[in-house]
Amino acid sequence: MAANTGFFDKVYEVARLIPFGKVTSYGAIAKYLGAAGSARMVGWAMNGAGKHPDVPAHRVVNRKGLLTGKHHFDGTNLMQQLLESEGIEVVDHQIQHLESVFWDPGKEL
DNA sequence: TGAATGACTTCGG
DNA sequence: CCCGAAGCCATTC
Repeated sequence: MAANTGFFDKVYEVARLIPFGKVTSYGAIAKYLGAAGSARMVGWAMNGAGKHPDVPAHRVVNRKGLLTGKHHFDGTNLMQQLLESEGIEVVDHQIQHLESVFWDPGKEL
C-alpha cells in the first residue's frame, strides 16, 4: 500500500491552492507537478482526497469543464451544488463560461 | 512480474 | 465540436 508516494500530497497541495470560484483540469495539475501525462493519476489521487477535507476535488474537472468526478461524490448533484455555491455556473454537470473560471496552476504559479 | 483499471488527454476522421 | 481509438502512468490484484 504505497498510499503516500508524495504524488498524492502534491495533488492535494495544488488543489488547495485553487482560488474560490475557480476550477482547473487534471492535466493542468499533472503538468504543474511535472507529471504531465499522468492526468489519470491526478484523478486517482483525488480518489483519496476524501481523506483530505481541505482538498476541493469538486474544483477539479476534466479539460472540457465536465464534472467527470461527480460520480465519486456522495450524492449525484453534490459536486454541482458546491460549484454553484462558489458562483460557478454548472449545467448538466458541465461548467459554463469555463474560460472565465478556469485556473491554471502552471500559469498562475 | 504481469495484467487490469481509471475522477484524463490527445490525435485522426 | 462530436466520436472512436490509442497513449500514458501510477496503483492494485
